[in-house]
Amino acid sequence: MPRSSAVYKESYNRCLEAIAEIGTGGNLPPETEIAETWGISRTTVRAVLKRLSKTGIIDWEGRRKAILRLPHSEDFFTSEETITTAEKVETAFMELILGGDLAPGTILRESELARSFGTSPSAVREFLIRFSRFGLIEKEPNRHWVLRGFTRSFAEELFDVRELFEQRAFDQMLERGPEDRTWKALVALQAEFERISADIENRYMEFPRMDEAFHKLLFEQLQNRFVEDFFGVVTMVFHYHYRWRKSGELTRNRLATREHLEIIAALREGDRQKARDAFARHLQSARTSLLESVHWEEEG
Amino acid sequence: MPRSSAVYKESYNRCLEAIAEIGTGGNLPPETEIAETWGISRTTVRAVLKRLSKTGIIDWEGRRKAILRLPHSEDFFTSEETITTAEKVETAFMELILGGDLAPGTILRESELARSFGTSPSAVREFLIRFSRFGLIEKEPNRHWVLRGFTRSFAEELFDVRELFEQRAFDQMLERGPEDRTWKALVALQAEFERISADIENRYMEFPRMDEAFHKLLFEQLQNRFVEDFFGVVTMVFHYHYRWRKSGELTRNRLATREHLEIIAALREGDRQKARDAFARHLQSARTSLLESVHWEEEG
DNA sequence: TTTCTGCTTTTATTCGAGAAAGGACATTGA
DNA sequence: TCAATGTCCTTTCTCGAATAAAAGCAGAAA
Repeated sequence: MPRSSAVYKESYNRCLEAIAEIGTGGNLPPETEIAETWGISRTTVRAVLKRLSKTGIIDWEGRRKAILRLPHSEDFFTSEETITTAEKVETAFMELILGGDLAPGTILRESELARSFGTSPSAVREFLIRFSRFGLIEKEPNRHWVLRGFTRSFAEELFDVRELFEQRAFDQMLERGPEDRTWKALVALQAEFERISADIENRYMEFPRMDEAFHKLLFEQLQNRFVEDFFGVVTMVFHYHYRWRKSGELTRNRLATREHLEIIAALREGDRQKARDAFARHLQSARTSLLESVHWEEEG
Repeated sequence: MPRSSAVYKESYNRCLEAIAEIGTGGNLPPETEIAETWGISRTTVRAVLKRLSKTGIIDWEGRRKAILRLPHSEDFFTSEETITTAEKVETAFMELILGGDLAPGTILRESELARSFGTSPSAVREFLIRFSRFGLIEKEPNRHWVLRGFTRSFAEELFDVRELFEQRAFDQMLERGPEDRTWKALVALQAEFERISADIENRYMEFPRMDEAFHKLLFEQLQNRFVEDFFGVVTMVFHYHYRWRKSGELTRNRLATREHLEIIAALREGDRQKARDAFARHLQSARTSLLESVHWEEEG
């Protein structure tokens, strides 16, 4: 089997949506424009148009791409069909290590994973090389991979670096004062946090997204590719954290939302010491929360 | 072509050396022991023994592995034969981007690189995925890789993070006092630095190795896998730095050697403030030195 | 019994092939 | 005249195959 034609199928779906917007009797824009809009090649656009023509949704000849009928739900490719092999491997692997309750030291075999994911060994191999960046797995050359695991030391090391970066970013922002881009951006998040806070019982699930936005701003403050890279690791881990620790979620998110609002309030008042303290408190409670979710104590 | 049998050839060479040590009339240890000593499998050991037997170097039957003659230089595999494809790709790629004087934004094609390296596209692909960790290249999905390049901003961002980590490590060490493992280890490097310093005109080439050892100790102080990972990036860059900036090398290394000795002297005296100042000065001059070696100003 | 060996099975590394997606260029038509 | 199309070639993504290397198991030797 060759590559999955996910780009083609995804583009086809998007095109169907565009057609629904334009409506019957309308005309699709030039190939070049479609390609540019979605960041794909004209080759793929033409493949999509060909199929649209064959299924009788458009009448395509030369520059004429007249819409004959609106698409119905059966015309669309399913979401399973529009994912690439690489995405499939990633999803399957994350499911495995996040839900699998695997002990640190567990041996991961490329061939075994490939069989269970229903992909080729090479696809798994490439994914593992990419994923090794996160420090959760290690390769024994000419042998297998070993899961280092989401252990206490992993969480602590992660948080130590995170704190170092964020603290530095926060201080830099405070030094630059209220005209700083990040300062303003953080303050601008107030409304969203308040909306969540006001109806926390129903909207606590919206917090993780906001938390990520808040901290992303800080990581970007330093304008450093290594810092931003590291934010990718943090994001991955917190995604896991939020996803697998459902008990007490409301309480935790309520606390964290309040902490964010306190930081923002201090910034609005222009009280730097207060802001610094509030931020330090927030990092501390985030650390505690993360460490509580660790279920493996020691490295394998 | 399958895998390169580099392990086999490398092991064969090592076995020849061991045979020369033992001498004619001696006997090689059990397969298990040989395998364990070099961290390879018994399968490979047996392949090596088979060849040793066929070339008449040993008489092998069951447990008897009697040495018949000493190996001569023609018996050894050449160093070209004992490297894996992965190593070959790595070397070739580093040569290209370090010596190639490529502008930031240069497009790197897997197939093109594969042709010029004489390996398969997959080998190149895997290497690039691994190498992308260093922040010097980026992938445009379904397209090519783009060289971000060794630019001023790359060097500055690298050094900012390095400084953050090393400064923290140094402070932690100072807090813990003269009994700290790193403190003692740094002081222990004095003799080596003095030996270089005493004959700097002839031994300045030995400095990079010592510099790396010095800073490695600091990076390890924090006992953090993310920090240690980052040290890998720093090492790679400084390897480049030392390798391609030959002019003024003596002057730079003389200065840096002196700086290291100043830090160590302050530690021996137990004067923390002096040590902190000396260390800050050293980082500053290292930064200047690195930035001077950047030949590309802007990102592409 | 405990090593160590001989043989067999499984896994990792590397390559090459085939289809999808990208890109270049000549040609068409408003 | 120039944007848009038709055509063709190149590159990437994914798989499968072949051999090196690892790993397991039964039996022989000490």
